[in-house]
Amino acid sequence: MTTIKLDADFYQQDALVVAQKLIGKLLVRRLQGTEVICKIVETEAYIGPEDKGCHAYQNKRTKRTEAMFTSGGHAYIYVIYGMYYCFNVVASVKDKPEAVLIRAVEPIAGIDIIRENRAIKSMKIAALTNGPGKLCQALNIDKKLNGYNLISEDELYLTGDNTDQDYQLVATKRINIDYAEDYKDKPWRFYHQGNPFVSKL
DNA sequence: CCTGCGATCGTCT
DNA sequence: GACGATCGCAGGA
Repeated sequence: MTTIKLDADFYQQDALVVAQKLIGKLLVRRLQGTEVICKIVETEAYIGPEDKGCHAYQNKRTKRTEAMFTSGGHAYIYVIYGMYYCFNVVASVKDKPEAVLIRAVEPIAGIDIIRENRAIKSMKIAALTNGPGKLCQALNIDKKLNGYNLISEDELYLTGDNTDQDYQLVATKRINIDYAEDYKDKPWRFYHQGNPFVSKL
């Protein structure tokens, strides 16, 4: 298939724009000599200094958040609950910490490899990739890829090839950020309506 | 279908 | 020393 990588112009927009445009785009991960491909069906935007739900609230700059301050088009990957990883796409320009959390994807190609990576009893296919920690496990995404360049490298990247344009985009509040006070109810979570791989309705 | 709970540890204070 | 942008399983309806 033709692979048209998303470029710097795409990533260096506001996280709110990137988060919405990423729905329906393809996430490509090179594993075992083949390309495992998933369609993005759910995202959340986190917006730098103003957002109390963002790790980089008030431009907080630590070893963990450093990747958020790179230019749009890099990966921001962190450990959550001591056991799982979350994969974000950095948006906006250098030194403006904005990112889009990829919360759920739908497997398109290479599902056998995804199954290998996800040892669970459940027979439900949706359980393979319907959550941020799950999709990282499914695609073997971990901290080694923190700061990875999604524009110029080939192990992990995104493409604009859409398998279908025919979906409704829904905006709701973000998941599990009850501590974020007046920012916890901002409608900055986006998903492909009705897609069975979305983590929560 | 839904709710509750324990696991587990890197990161920051 | 405390917490968290989560997950899988058990148990009940």
